[in-house]
Amino acid sequence: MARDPGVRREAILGSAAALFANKGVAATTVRQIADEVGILSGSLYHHFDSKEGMVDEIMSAYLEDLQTRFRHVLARATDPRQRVHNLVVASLEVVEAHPHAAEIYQNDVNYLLQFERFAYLKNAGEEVRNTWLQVIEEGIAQGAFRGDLDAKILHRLMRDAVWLSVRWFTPSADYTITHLADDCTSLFLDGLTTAR
Amino acid sequence: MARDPGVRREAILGSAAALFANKGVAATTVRQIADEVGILSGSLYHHFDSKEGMVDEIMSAYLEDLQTRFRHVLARATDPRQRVHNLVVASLEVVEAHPHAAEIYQNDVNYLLQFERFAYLKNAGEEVRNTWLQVIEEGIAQGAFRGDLDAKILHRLMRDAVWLSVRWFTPSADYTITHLADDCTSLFLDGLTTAR
DNA sequence: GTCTATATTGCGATAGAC
DNA sequence: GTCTATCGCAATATAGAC
Repeated sequence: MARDPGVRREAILGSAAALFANKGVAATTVRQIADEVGILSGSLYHHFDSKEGMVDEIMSAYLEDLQTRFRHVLARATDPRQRVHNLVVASLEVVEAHPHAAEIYQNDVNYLLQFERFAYLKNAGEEVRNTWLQVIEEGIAQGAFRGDLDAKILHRLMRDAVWLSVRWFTPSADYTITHLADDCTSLFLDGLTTAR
Repeated sequence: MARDPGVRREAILGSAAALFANKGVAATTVRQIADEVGILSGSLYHHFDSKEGMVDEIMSAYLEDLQTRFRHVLARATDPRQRVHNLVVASLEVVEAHPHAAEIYQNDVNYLLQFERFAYLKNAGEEVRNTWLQVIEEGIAQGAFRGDLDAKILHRLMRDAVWLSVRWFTPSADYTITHLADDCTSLFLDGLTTAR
């Protein structure tokens, strides 16, 4: 604890997160995690109470970051277009900061929600939803966004499109997450069509 | 076999698909499937060679239907806007016809791709991708779609948004999959903004 | 076609030496 | 903090009676 606060813990969590994301939580064994780290499976239980304990830490950190960023977006008042863009940017940034956790959430929410321990995943999902809804409905109310499309539908389409970028997007030097964010916002707000 | 060609098989596959979709393939046990059907787990092996055998049948039927529909869309030549719409409709229809399989694919592709048996999932994914790409690039080439957005990015955003509707959309009398398809197409092509 | 019964393997987790 | 060793259990799958 003195000079090595939790380096080993972090290493374990990193390996575990990668395995959980790639193979699924249920299909990943504690022995595989231990192998990756270079220790024996029993030794993991000095650091964590259980496999689910590892998942818990990974997901908690992810969701706290996510919620913080989403609250900041709501707190900053600007025009509707900019607010949608800020939500897109916040989503992409948190996914970039926690890529494994984001993928675990995408793949394994249903599975994890079977454990009472992970009930908080539901709350986080609802907060994300409410944030999107608020931004969209505000835009409609102000006349900036079309009123003929249901906000609940719109929120799902945009949210999922952005979220799932974790499965395919890897930033490069000439196409960064800023570029992707701009393109997402532009597609959602302006559409694909040229002439009108 | 005479008058009961495969009713029981179908019942088993139905229960299995629902469980796989809700809890994940790896986390679903053959005992749970057997319980659901009202037989003992050993009896399942009279109908299927293994748990993966069941997944295989579920996913094969889904992907064949999907590929057939996507090929039909490509075969029918119309304007780019209509073609994008047709892809959206085809996606939503196949998801409606195989809701469990669609969800299994979303949640468990990575897991399933670990088995050689499921290598065909990769091919199907690529065919879907290529179909979207062809339609989008055609639209750009014809000047109907904006050329400043990369087709590969666009395809992913639209495809994932439509695909993931399987997680939240349940058709009702006054909001059917036709309505959802219209709204998807309208959002993607016209955008959310009112004034320009 | 389903049952009983069980083989076999691999899992999560623990106890205690070092 | 990691190892050795292992417990207890649940998983997939099989064999053979009915």
